[in-house]
Amino acid sequence: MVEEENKYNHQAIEPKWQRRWEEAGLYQAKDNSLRPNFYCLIEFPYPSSDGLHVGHPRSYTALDILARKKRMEGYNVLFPIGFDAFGLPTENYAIKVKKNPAEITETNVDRFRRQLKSLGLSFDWSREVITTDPQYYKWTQWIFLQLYKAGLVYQKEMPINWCPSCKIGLANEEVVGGNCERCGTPVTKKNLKQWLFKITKYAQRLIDDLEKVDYLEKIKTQQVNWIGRSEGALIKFEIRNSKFETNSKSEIPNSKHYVEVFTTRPDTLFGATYMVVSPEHELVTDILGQIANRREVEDYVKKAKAKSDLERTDLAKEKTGVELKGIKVINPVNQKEIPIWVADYVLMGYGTGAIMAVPAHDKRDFEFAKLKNLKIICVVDPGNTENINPANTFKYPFRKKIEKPGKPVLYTTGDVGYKWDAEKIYKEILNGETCYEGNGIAINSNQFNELKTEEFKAKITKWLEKERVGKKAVNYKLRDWIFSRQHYWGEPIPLVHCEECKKNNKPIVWIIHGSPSRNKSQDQGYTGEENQHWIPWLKESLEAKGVVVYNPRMPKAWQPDYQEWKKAVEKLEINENSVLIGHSAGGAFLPRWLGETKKRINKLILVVPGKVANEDNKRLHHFYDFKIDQTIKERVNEIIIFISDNEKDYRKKSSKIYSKLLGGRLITIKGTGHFTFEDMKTKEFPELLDEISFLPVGVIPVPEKDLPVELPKVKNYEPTNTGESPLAAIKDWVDVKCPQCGGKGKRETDTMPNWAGSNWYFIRYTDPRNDKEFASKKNMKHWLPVDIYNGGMEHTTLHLLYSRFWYKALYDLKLVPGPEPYSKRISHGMVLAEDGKKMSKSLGNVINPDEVVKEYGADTMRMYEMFMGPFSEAIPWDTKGIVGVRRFLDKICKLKVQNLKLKTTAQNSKLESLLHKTIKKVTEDIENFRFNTAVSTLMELANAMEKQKELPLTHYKILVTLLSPFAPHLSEELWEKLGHKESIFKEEWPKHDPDLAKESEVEFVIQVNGKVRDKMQLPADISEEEAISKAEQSKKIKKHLSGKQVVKKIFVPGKLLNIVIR
RNA sequence: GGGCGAGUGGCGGAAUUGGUAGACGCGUACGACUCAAAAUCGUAUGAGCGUAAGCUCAUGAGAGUUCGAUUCUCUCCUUGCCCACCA
Repeated sequence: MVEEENKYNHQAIEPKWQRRWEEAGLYQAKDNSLRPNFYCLIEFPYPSSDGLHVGHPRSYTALDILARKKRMEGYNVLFPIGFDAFGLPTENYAIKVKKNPAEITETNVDRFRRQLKSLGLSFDWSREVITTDPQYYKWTQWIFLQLYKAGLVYQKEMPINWCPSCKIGLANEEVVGGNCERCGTPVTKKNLKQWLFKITKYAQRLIDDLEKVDYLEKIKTQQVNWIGRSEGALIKFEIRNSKFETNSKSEIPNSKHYVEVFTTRPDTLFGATYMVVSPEHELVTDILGQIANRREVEDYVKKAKAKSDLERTDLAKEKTGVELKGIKVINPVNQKEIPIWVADYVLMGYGTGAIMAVPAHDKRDFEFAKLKNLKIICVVDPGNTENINPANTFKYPFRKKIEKPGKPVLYTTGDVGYKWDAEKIYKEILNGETCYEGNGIAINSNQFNELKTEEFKAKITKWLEKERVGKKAVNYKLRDWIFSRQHYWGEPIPLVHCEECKKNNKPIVWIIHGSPSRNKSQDQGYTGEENQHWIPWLKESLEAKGVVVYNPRMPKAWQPDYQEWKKAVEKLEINENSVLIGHSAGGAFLPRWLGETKKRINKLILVVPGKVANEDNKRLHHFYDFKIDQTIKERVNEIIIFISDNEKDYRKKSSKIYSKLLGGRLITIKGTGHFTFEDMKTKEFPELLDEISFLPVGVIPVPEKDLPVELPKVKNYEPTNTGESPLAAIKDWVDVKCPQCGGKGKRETDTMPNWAGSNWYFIRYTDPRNDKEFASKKNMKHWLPVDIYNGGMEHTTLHLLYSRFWYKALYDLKLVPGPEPYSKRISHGMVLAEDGKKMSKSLGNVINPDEVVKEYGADTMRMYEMFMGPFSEAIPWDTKGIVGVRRFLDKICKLKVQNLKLKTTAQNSKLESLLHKTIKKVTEDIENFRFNTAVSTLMELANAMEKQKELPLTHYKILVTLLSPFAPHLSEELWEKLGHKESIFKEEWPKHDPDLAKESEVEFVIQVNGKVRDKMQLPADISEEEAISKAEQSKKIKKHLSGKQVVKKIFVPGKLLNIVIR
């Protein structure tokens, strides 16, 4: 039995404490506590049928250690857990074994729960959420509807991966090397209507707000790069039909007589020798009748469209393309005619889908120009040969690198044996024989010659704007988020399609402006001449999109009268999808009118709203006593108020009042006064246009009271052979009464991606059982934002970005307390298999955590996973290495049995000092996620204690306390054995004494010319003079100094002395 | 091809406002205990030369800055992750 005492008997101890902790509710967070809060979050797991992976406990233990320490430091800690259970693997498994995914999920979650509990993690299980629970996804659907009503969701035809043999749509991960994962058939594309989220609208804020949060730098850069902001210019190239020698608009259908390109290098405009449009570009179809080689082009486009993205990428080496013969475009800067090509190396998804090709200064254009024998004009002189970096140049067709040890790196071209020679390359660049992508000095650019690249960019952008052929523009790589999934096992999208409502739901915009016309006789709905106001521009832009626009002339513009104005709008068409814009007095009129008439509309946009006329007071300037019916908030999906920053104060004030009373979003435009009577220079108002959007026509949200829209229980989960979701086949479920008109409606059958549930689960944790709201304002305010969030790097660009996006959108709707969900984000490294590869069933290298726990115990497993290496890096598993930490835990037990003769006090300054240094180091290491060194520090302390003949009880207790977050079961057991009635986790975290933690003596190093020649024990605070004199006494040093001249001495206090000799 | 990381003994790793390279652990060797083994404990353990004191070389490669570089700069190599003809 004594033997037993010596060792950590984990099989007896661990389950016992897990039970006791649960019974005591030791880890439950309090929603109303006077202690400071700490919200500590891990990414909730996907309960796969493989069970827990050894990678899970690594990050969970890490945050568990932090959570336990924080509790001991007096924090009220929220450390929740749940399951992200929707998704493809479960669905596919369900199909395979012919079971309901819900059943499978339940089994898997049970297993995960048991496995997680066996690790002794201090989760607050009372707050567990599962995304597949209808009581949870009710709120996922509810949030979707809020964002839908805010105009952030739209529908678009998008290609999906399609297996022509299985006749099903495939997720990206089901496409392996361009082939279907199941049957190996090459995957093609199929166009389907998909729901998309307008994440691009938030692109800038998603970049800017990274300043507000503490994420690992690499996470920030990855997000910034993913969003991919680039500054440049949009430039219009006029189309000319060379056959007819004309540029008249009528030659081109759709009145489109120019092609717009985006470029980050407007300074190379003079070098644009041809243009390329992507095969999907609308120009290609618009202009087909005009071109000479119609059949060839049609053929090419057809082929290019059939290619999957992967193919288009794989074929990158051989560029292809076809010229659009018979038409040309005009380079706006020099009126030169240039040819226009269609080629699939240009993608529709980025920029405008068309580029100006500058072969002298872009590798891809250069390659293409060489292939098709197109003109190359150099417009950037590198300046001098030193600027020529091989990385910035491109020799056609190949560039090989030759490296010999001790020699500079050589570059060769083809088989010629050409050597890297800056002079020669310089000449080639100027002759257009080599492509140069760097910056430099402008040549061949007329009035812009001699300008440096950056200056050129600024100047030409201004010139383009002045000439109305282009403008400064910002472009993002980020694309809108495709939200639809054609699968069963996801949250149903809570929408109903209704044919009847479609008819009554067309997009209508009212523009109501009350200000008087300068010319009183003019019959127009805005002030001033046509070319002096943004309203005509807005009207034209909207009408071009097929929107019905009403811009009535309001009677008595000088003295607006509510009753007369009411009459003026009486007959205008309006519906629930309408956007109403009120400017100035019109902005005051609309809220009152909407209040009285009780109309439902989509959006209300007020542009510097004035004060409304009431019956007693008819002078516009005195209308302070306006009335606003606040109930309109409930009947309008979104309310926006525009104001400019140099508006007069009283207007600013009134705008703010509107914003506050109506709950509207206030947008301030900087710069010129867009809207004032005096300064009507604004002829275009794109910020306003951006805010005008319509709900999809004929698509009705499911009313909140009818949520959740539950997944029907059916026998067959197989995808349909039309590409639709399996739900489409369930007629009883699809057919539903239209919630708006009561007529025949059909449910949306697409489901949400599993990012949906995981986008907001951390909000639900704050109030997981609330059945009135997705979470109460009070609890959200209490806990959010999350103090620390840990997860894998693979989620940086998807989950993390999506959930920041939703949170911001919810913030704009005033539904969450701040603009950012997570204050701090860190990430863990993967646990690899023993062979250094990813663990996978097929490789047979998977480690089962259950077996590790059974053999070595949870505490050992926890300690090992912390000790194996730096937390943020990928580390291979090493079963042999586990015994080291196991021995360490046994040693801790043994210390109690053997050395604890336990004098309660003892004078041992060395141990004392080490103890306090350990407290300091372990505390700091936990805060900074350096768990591996925290563990080794504890080991060092234990090793030192082991050597003591008599170990003071107080010191031993501190060791056990420091150990407790890492090895909670063992520590709790020892704590009880040491006679404590209360849990160790109710103890206070030890604090170090800075004086004791300091070293009094150090091993002082004496160097000669930077090489260590002697070491001596000296006081830590030794002065330079003393150190020098000590050094001079050293025989070893004397030996090295003899016969040499001392040049100087470098003294680093408490560390070393370096004597430099010659 | 682009972006972001990482490269240190036989192995996992430690050490960075530039200051003793290899903490801690694994493994290995020898020893103690044992009839024996396991477990445990002790000693040693980067490489080379040397009986030794000691010296030299070593942090992916090469250069540079510095009294001093694993740490900073440049060029390159290898490797991991994410993305990919991003204009």
